[in-house]
Amino acid sequence: MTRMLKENNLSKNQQIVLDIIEKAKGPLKAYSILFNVQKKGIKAPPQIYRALDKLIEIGKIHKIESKNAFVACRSSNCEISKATAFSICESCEKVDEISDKSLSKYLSSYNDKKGMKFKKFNLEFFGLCKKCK
Amino acid sequence: MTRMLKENNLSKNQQIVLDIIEKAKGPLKAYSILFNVQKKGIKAPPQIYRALDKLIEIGKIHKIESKNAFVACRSSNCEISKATAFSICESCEKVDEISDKSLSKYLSSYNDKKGMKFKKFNLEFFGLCKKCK
DNA sequence: TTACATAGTGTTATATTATAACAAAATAAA
DNA sequence: TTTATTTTGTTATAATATAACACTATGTAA
Ligand SMILES: [Zn+2]
Ligand SMILES: [Zn+2]
Ligand SMILES: [Zn+2]
Ligand SMILES: [Zn+2]
Repeated sequence: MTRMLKENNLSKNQQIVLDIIEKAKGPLKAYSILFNVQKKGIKAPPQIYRALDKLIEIGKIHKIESKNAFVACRSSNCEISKATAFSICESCEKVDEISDKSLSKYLSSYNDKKGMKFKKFNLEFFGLCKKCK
Repeated sequence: MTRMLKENNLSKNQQIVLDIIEKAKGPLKAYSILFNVQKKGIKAPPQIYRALDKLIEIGKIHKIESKNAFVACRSSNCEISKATAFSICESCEKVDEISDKSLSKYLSSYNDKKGMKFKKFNLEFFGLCKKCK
Protein backbone atom coordinates (compact mmCIF):
# COMPACT_ATOMS: atom_id res chain seq x y z
CA MET A 1 0.00 0.00 0.00
CA THR A 2 1.40 3.37 -0.97
CA ARG A 3 2.28 5.46 1.98
CA MET A 4 0.61 8.86 2.23
CA LEU A 5 3.06 11.65 2.86
CA LYS A 6 1.45 14.31 4.96
CA GLU A 7 2.31 17.58 3.30
CA ASN A 8 0.46 19.88 5.59
CA ASN A 9 0.73 18.89 9.19
CA LEU A 10 -1.08 21.83 10.67
CA SER A 11 -4.18 21.42 12.74
CA LYS A 12 -7.34 23.38 12.04
CA ASN A 13 -6.68 26.17 14.51
CA GLN A 14 -3.04 26.38 13.57
CA GLN A 15 -3.96 26.78 9.91
CA ILE A 16 -6.57 29.45 10.62
CA VAL A 17 -4.12 31.47 12.67
CA LEU A 18 -1.33 31.04 10.15
CA ASP A 19 -3.60 32.14 7.27
CA ILE A 20 -4.46 35.35 9.04
CA ILE A 21 -0.86 36.15 9.88
CA GLU A 22 0.31 35.40 6.36
CA LYS A 23 -2.35 37.60 4.81
CA ALA A 24 -1.57 40.51 7.12
CA LYS A 25 0.61 43.33 5.91
CA GLY A 26 2.25 43.82 9.26
CA PRO A 27 2.68 42.20 12.64
CA LEU A 28 -0.49 41.06 14.36
CA LYS A 29 -1.22 40.98 18.05
CA ALA A 30 -2.67 37.87 19.64
CA TYR A 31 -5.94 39.50 20.61
CA SER A 32 -6.43 41.08 17.22
CA ILE A 33 -6.04 37.61 15.75
CA LEU A 34 -8.57 36.37 18.25
CA PHE A 35 -11.13 39.02 17.29
CA ASN A 36 -10.60 38.17 13.65
CA VAL A 37 -11.27 34.47 14.02
CA GLN A 38 -14.21 34.49 16.36
CA LYS A 39 -16.51 34.03 13.38
CA LYS A 40 -14.60 30.82 12.64
CA GLY A 41 -15.38 29.40 16.04
CA ILE A 42 -12.21 30.20 17.90
CA LYS A 43 -13.40 31.88 21.02
CA ALA A 44 -10.71 32.03 23.66
CA PRO A 45 -7.11 33.20 24.10
CA PRO A 46 -5.60 29.77 24.81
CA GLN A 47 -6.65 28.57 21.38
CA ILE A 48 -4.73 31.43 19.81
CA TYR A 49 -1.68 31.18 22.01
CA ARG A 50 -1.39 27.43 21.49
CA ALA A 51 -1.49 27.86 17.75
CA LEU A 52 1.03 30.69 17.95
CA ASP A 53 3.37 28.61 20.09
CA LYS A 54 3.28 25.74 17.65
CA LEU A 55 3.73 27.97 14.61
CA ILE A 56 6.73 29.61 16.24
CA GLU A 57 8.15 26.22 17.16
CA ILE A 58 8.04 25.01 13.57
CA GLY A 59 9.31 28.33 12.22
CA LYS A 60 6.20 29.40 10.31
CA ILE A 61 5.93 32.63 12.26
CA HIS A 62 8.11 34.75 14.51
CA LYS A 63 7.36 36.88 17.50
CA ILE A 64 8.51 40.47 17.40
CA GLU A 65 9.45 40.71 21.04
CA SER A 66 9.55 44.47 21.27
CA LYS A 67 5.98 44.66 20.01
CA ASN A 68 4.36 41.51 21.35
CA ALA A 69 3.25 40.81 17.84
CA PHE A 70 3.60 38.06 15.30
CA VAL A 71 4.70 37.94 11.68
CA ALA A 72 4.84 35.21 9.08
CA CYS A 73 8.26 33.92 8.24
CA ARG A 74 9.29 35.18 4.80
CA SER A 75 12.63 33.49 4.74
CA SER A 76 12.72 29.98 3.34
CA ASN A 77 15.84 29.19 5.38
CA CYS A 78 13.85 29.57 8.56
CA GLU A 79 12.63 26.02 9.22
CA ILE A 80 13.38 26.50 12.85
CA SER A 81 13.63 30.00 14.19
CA LYS A 82 17.02 30.06 15.77
CA ALA A 83 18.51 32.98 13.94
CA THR A 84 16.09 35.83 13.40
CA ALA A 85 16.59 39.46 12.48
CA PHE A 86 14.04 42.16 11.80
CA SER A 87 13.90 45.76 10.74
CA ILE A 88 11.21 47.78 12.45
CA CYS A 89 10.05 51.22 11.41
CA GLU A 90 9.42 53.35 14.46
CA SER A 91 6.98 55.52 12.60
CA CYS A 92 4.67 53.24 10.58
CA GLU A 93 5.42 50.04 12.50
CA LYS A 94 6.37 48.22 9.32
CA VAL A 95 8.38 45.10 10.05
CA ASP A 96 10.57 43.16 7.66
CA GLU A 97 12.45 39.98 8.25
CA ILE A 98 16.09 40.38 7.32
CA SER A 99 17.46 37.41 5.42
CA ASP A 100 21.12 38.09 5.07
CA LYS A 101 23.41 35.10 4.98
CA SER A 102 26.45 37.07 6.05
CA LEU A 103 24.70 38.70 9.00
CA SER A 104 23.26 35.38 10.04
CA LYS A 105 26.62 33.68 9.71
CA TYR A 106 28.37 36.42 11.66
CA LEU A 107 25.94 36.17 14.54
CA SER A 108 25.52 32.41 14.52
CA SER A 109 29.23 31.96 14.94
CA TYR A 110 29.58 34.73 17.49
CA ASN A 111 31.26 33.61 20.69
CA ASP A 112 31.11 35.71 23.78
CA LYS A 113 33.93 36.29 26.20
CA LYS A 114 32.29 34.46 29.07
CA GLY A 115 32.48 31.08 27.43
CA MET A 116 28.84 30.84 26.57
CA LYS A 117 27.94 28.97 23.42
CA PHE A 118 24.87 30.35 21.73
CA LYS A 119 22.17 28.28 20.10
CA LYS A 120 19.85 31.02 19.06
CA PHE A 121 19.58 34.75 18.63
CA ASN A 122 17.05 37.42 17.86
CA LEU A 123 18.00 40.82 16.53
CA GLU A 124 15.68 43.78 16.15
CA PHE A 125 16.77 46.92 14.31
CA PHE A 126 14.84 50.17 14.67
CA GLY A 127 14.74 53.15 12.38
CA LEU A 128 12.67 54.79 9.71
CA CYS A 129 11.65 52.97 6.59
CA LYS A 130 12.04 54.42 3.10
CA LYS A 131 8.52 55.81 3.11
CA CYS A 132 8.77 57.39 6.55
CA LYS A 133 12.12 59.12 6.36
CA MET B 1 27.34 82.92 42.71
CA THR B 2 28.84 79.53 41.99
CA ARG B 3 26.59 77.33 40.02
CA MET B 4 25.73 73.97 41.53
CA LEU B 5 26.22 71.12 39.12
CA LYS B 6 23.70 68.45 39.72
CA GLU B 7 25.56 65.18 39.77
CA ASN B 8 22.70 62.88 40.40
CA ASN B 9 19.60 63.90 38.57
CA LEU B 10 17.41 61.02 39.55
CA SER B 11 14.19 61.53 41.42
CA LYS B 12 13.34 59.65 44.58
CA ASN B 13 11.35 56.88 42.92
CA GLN B 14 13.81 56.57 40.08
CA GLN B 15 16.66 56.12 42.55
CA ILE B 16 14.77 53.53 44.59
CA VAL B 17 13.99 51.49 41.50
CA LEU B 18 17.51 51.80 40.14
CA ASP B 19 19.02 50.71 43.46
CA ILE B 20 16.97 47.54 43.48
CA ILE B 21 17.82 46.68 39.90
CA GLU B 22 21.50 47.34 40.44
CA LYS B 23 21.62 45.18 43.52
CA ALA B 24 19.85 42.30 41.82
CA LYS B 25 21.83 39.40 40.45
CA GLY B 26 19.54 38.95 37.50
CA PRO B 27 16.78 40.61 35.57
CA LEU B 28 13.85 41.86 37.63
CA LYS B 29 10.23 42.03 36.61
CA ALA B 30 8.23 45.19 37.15
CA TYR B 31 5.85 43.66 39.65
CA SER B 32 8.61 42.02 41.63
CA ILE B 33 10.21 45.45 41.92
CA LEU B 34 6.86 46.80 43.04
CA PHE B 35 6.48 44.20 45.78
CA ASN B 36 10.00 44.95 46.95
CA VAL B 37 9.48 48.67 47.33
CA GLN B 38 6.06 48.77 48.90
CA LYS B 39 7.71 49.22 52.28
CA LYS B 40 9.33 52.37 50.88
CA GLY B 41 5.97 53.90 50.04
CA ILE B 42 5.71 53.06 46.39
CA LYS B 43 2.35 51.46 46.06
CA ALA B 44 1.21 51.31 42.47
CA PRO B 45 2.39 50.06 39.08
CA PRO B 46 2.52 53.46 37.35
CA GLN B 47 5.14 54.62 39.81
CA ILE B 48 7.33 51.68 38.84
CA TYR B 49 6.74 51.89 35.12
CA ARG B 50 7.44 55.63 35.06
CA ALA B 51 10.73 55.13 36.84
CA LEU B 52 11.60 52.25 34.53
CA ASP B 53 10.79 54.31 31.45
CA LYS B 54 13.00 57.14 32.61
CA LEU B 55 15.87 54.84 33.59
CA ILE B 56 15.71 53.18 30.18
CA GLU B 57 15.62 56.56 28.47
CA ILE B 58 18.81 57.68 30.18
CA GLY B 59 20.50 54.34 29.68
CA LYS B 60 20.76 53.29 33.32
CA ILE B 61 18.83 50.11 32.72
CA HIS B 62 17.74 47.98 29.79
CA LYS B 63 14.68 45.93 29.14
CA ILE B 64 15.19 42.29 28.21
CA GLU B 65 12.37 42.10 25.71
CA SER B 66 12.11 38.34 25.60
CA LYS B 67 11.61 38.22 29.35
CA ASN B 68 9.76 41.44 30.14
CA ALA B 69 12.42 42.09 32.72
CA PHE B 70 14.93 44.79 33.51
CA VAL B 71 18.66 44.81 34.16
CA ALA B 72 21.11 47.50 35.16
CA CYS B 73 23.44 48.69 32.47
CA ARG B 74 26.93 47.36 33.10
CA SER B 75 28.53 48.96 30.12
CA SER B 76 29.91 52.45 30.61
CA ASN B 77 29.49 53.20 26.90
CA CYS B 78 25.76 52.90 27.25
CA GLU B 79 24.72 56.48 28.00
CA ILE B 80 21.81 56.07 25.70
CA SER B 81 20.63 52.58 24.91
CA LYS B 82 20.73 52.49 21.17
CA ALA B 83 22.97 49.49 20.72
CA THR B 84 22.30 46.70 23.16
CA ALA B 85 23.25 43.05 23.20
CA PHE B 86 22.63 40.40 25.81
CA SER B 87 23.43 36.78 26.46
CA ILE B 88 20.65 34.85 28.11
CA CYS B 89 20.97 31.42 29.69
CA GLU B 90 17.91 29.36 28.90
CA SER B 91 18.44 27.21 31.95
CA CYS B 92 19.24 29.51 34.88
CA GLU B 93 17.94 32.72 33.32
CA LYS B 94 21.25 34.48 33.86
CA VAL B 95 21.58 37.56 31.68
CA ASP B 96 24.77 39.39 30.78
CA GLU B 97 25.16 42.54 28.80
CA ILE B 98 27.61 42.04 25.97
CA SER B 99 30.00 44.95 25.57
CA ASP B 100 31.92 44.17 22.47
CA LYS B 101 33.11 47.12 20.41
CA SER B 102 33.47 45.08 17.27
CA LEU B 103 30.02 43.54 17.52
CA SER B 104 28.52 46.91 18.27
CA LYS B 105 30.36 48.53 15.39
CA TYR B 106 29.36 45.77 13.00
CA LEU B 107 25.69 46.12 13.87
CA SER B 108 25.61 49.90 14.19
CA SER B 109 26.91 50.26 10.69
CA TYR B 110 24.73 47.53 9.27
CA ASN B 111 22.64 48.66 6.32
CA ASP B 112 19.78 46.61 5.09
CA LYS B 113 18.87 46.01 1.49
CA LYS B 114 15.61 47.90 1.62
CA GLY B 115 17.23 51.27 2.13
CA MET B 116 16.39 51.55 5.76
CA LYS B 117 18.86 53.40 7.97
CA PHE B 118 18.95 52.08 11.49
CA LYS B 119 19.23 54.19 14.60
CA LYS B 120 19.06 51.50 17.17
CA PHE B 121 19.22 47.77 17.68
CA ASN B 122 18.70 45.15 20.32
CA LEU B 123 20.22 41.71 20.13
CA GLU B 124 19.45 38.78 22.40
CA PHE B 125 21.51 35.60 22.32
CA PHE B 126 20.24 32.40 23.92
CA GLY B 127 22.16 29.40 25.08
CA LEU B 128 23.59 27.74 28.16
CA CYS B 129 25.97 29.55 30.44
CA LYS B 130 29.21 28.05 31.69
CA LYS B 131 27.59 26.75 34.85
CA CYS B 132 24.60 25.20 33.12
CA LYS B 133 26.22 23.40 30.23
C1' DT C 1 -9.23 -4.52 14.95
C1' DT C 2 -7.87 -2.99 19.71
C1' DA C 3 -5.08 -0.60 22.86
C1' DC C 4 -2.27 2.98 23.90
C1' DA C 5 0.04 7.31 23.49
C1' DT C 6 0.30 11.93 21.76
C1' DA C 7 -1.48 16.12 20.10
C1' DG C 8 -5.12 19.21 19.67
C1' DT C 9 -9.59 21.35 21.30
C1' DG C 10 -13.06 23.99 24.05
C1' DT C 11 -13.86 26.23 28.16
C1' DT C 12 -13.64 28.96 32.41
C1' DA C 13 -11.03 31.36 35.28
C1' DT C 14 -7.06 33.84 36.52
C1' DA C 15 -2.30 35.60 36.35
C1' DT C 16 0.84 38.91 34.54
C1' DT C 17 2.26 43.03 32.27
C1' DA C 18 1.26 47.75 31.21
C1' DT C 19 -1.27 52.20 30.56
C1' DA C 20 -5.02 56.04 30.98
C1' DA C 21 -6.47 59.77 33.41
C1' DC C 22 -6.37 63.35 36.75
C1' DA C 23 -5.23 66.07 40.78
C1' DA C 24 -1.48 67.40 43.83
C1' DA C 25 3.31 68.32 44.99
C1' DA C 26 8.11 69.16 43.97
C1' DT C 27 11.61 71.08 41.13
C1' DA C 28 13.70 73.96 37.65
C1' DA C 29 13.90 78.02 34.89
C1' DA C 30 12.86 82.86 33.85
C1' DT D 1 8.37 86.06 42.29
C1' DT D 2 5.80 83.62 38.30
C1' DT D 3 5.64 80.08 35.14
C1' DA D 4 6.61 75.81 33.15
C1' DT D 5 8.11 71.13 33.66
C1' DT D 6 8.64 67.01 36.00
C1' DT D 7 7.41 63.90 39.37
C1' DT D 8 4.21 61.90 42.44
C1' DG D 9 0.09 59.47 44.28
C1' DT D 10 -4.04 57.33 43.17
C1' DT D 11 -7.86 54.64 41.10
C1' DA D 12 -9.27 52.16 37.54
C1' DT D 13 -8.70 49.50 33.54
C1' DA D 14 -6.46 47.70 29.32
C1' DA D 15 -3.61 44.36 27.14
C1' DT D 16 -0.99 40.21 27.17
C1' DA D 17 -0.58 35.46 28.58
C1' DT D 18 -1.22 31.05 31.21
C1' DA D 19 -3.35 27.27 34.45
C1' DA D 20 -6.30 23.69 34.76
C1' DC D 21 -9.43 20.22 33.31
C1' DA D 22 -12.48 17.44 30.57
C1' DC D 23 -12.89 16.02 26.05
C1' DT D 24 -11.84 14.74 20.99
C1' DA D 25 -8.95 13.53 17.21
C1' DT D 26 -5.01 11.45 15.34
C1' DG D 27 -1.05 8.43 15.00
C1' DT D 28 1.34 4.01 16.19
C1' DA D 29 1.88 -0.63 17.10
C1' DA D 30 0.42 -5.11 18.80
ZN1 LIG E 1 11.93 33.45 9.33
ZN1 LIG F 1 7.71 53.54 8.11
ZN1 LIG G 1 24.12 49.09 28.68
ZN1 LIG H 1 22.83 29.10 33.28
